[in-house]
Amino acid sequence: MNVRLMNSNEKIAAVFAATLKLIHTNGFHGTPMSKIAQESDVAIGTIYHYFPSKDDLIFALFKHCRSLLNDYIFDGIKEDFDYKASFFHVWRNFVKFYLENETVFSFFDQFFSSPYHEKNKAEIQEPVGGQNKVLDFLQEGIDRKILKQVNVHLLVASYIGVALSTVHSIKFKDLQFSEQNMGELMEIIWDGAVNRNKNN
Amino acid sequence: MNVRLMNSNEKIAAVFAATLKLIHTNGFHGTPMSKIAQESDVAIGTIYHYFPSKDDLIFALFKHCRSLLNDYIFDGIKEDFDYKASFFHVWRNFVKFYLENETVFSFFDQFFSSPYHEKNKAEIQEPVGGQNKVLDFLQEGIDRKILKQVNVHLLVASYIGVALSTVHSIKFKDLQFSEQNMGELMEIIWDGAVNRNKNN
DNA sequence: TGCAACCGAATGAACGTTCGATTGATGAAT
DNA sequence: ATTCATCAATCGAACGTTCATTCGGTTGCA
Repeated sequence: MNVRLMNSNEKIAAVFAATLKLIHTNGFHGTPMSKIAQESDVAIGTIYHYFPSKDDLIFALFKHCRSLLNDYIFDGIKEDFDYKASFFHVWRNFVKFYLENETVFSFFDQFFSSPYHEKNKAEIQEPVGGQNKVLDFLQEGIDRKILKQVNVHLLVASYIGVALSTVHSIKFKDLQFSEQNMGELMEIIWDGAVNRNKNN
Repeated sequence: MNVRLMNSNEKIAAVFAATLKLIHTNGFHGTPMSKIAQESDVAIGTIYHYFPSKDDLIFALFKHCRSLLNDYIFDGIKEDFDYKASFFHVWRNFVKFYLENETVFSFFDQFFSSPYHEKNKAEIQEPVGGQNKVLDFLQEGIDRKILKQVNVHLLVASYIGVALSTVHSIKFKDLQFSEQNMGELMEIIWDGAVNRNKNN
């Protein structure tokens, strides 16, 4: 009937976009396949052609968003950055990514807090989006004696934890994304993470 | 028919307990009223006698858990604690509470990441369970020049954010709840929060 | 006797998924 | 160059299930 307006990739992209949008506004709950089909202009049957089940769709969407995040946060690091500059750069990108992609933030937030996530844990491998590269990066800081000589997971928890709660605070209007606030937050994290027995 | 085995309070408590347990294992999704009735041994009709809708039940449960948390984290502060000792004590209690009440942690996690939370934001007032008292406590540290002279919300984000991601890491086996780890985490947070222009 | 507490089968809406039919691109056969 | 066969891509009405909620009736205290 219709001239084909989208190719397969565009259809999948439309489904992803619609799912993110709906989950952001209505939650995991209020996002039935029927509404995804409606919002994306892709027939239900077609969605099931690409994704065997709703769970498969959610899972594929998760992987898609994770690679978006991974690509984003380590982008733009200059060769001449010292460790501290990179430390700031990555953290800032992390916050920026979530602020620029609110729907992805909502999705991750709900995905990781649902028992869903635990069931597919084996397949996910990376605990939280982008954390493995972050983990390696922080481990490097430990090895170079720049950061505190502790279990790297303690530093990951601080680094990521503050970023996530910062995004939450901004989202819920307790905080503004301003240069001053970000600068002060970076100081808080850096002062906490840095090895105080060394000069830096 | 049955001799009454529970009074009203016990029934409500049983419903709360069942709901927490089910949400913890099956998520918001897989927790229908029918299963709550089954698990709690309270008839569906009776649940609806006390809570007009499922949303009302969830909301009441949230308020209940929030006051549990509030009562817990500031408990046991001795008069002779200095600010730093209290800072550690409250943070530690925060983590301990969530570790001892895994179902509550799961519930809060899902509650706050669902758009549910946003819809009832006005009624909730306190942004995250127990944060207002935490906020006041951190503000006190700022006023006394012990903590960095910044917007208190930056410190709240750090304090709470690290605690939450720590619990997550422990829950997902990346981290152990050991004295050493908690001590090192406290050092990270304290070094980050403290006013470096003063002695402490 | 009155009324709140209690019960669970019944209801209707909403959901995930299926399936038989249709379309359009590709390439082999004529 | 045209026909035809094939098959992946597409579609959405229909199906069976599950859910939140209702309601008419029962129980037991005051």
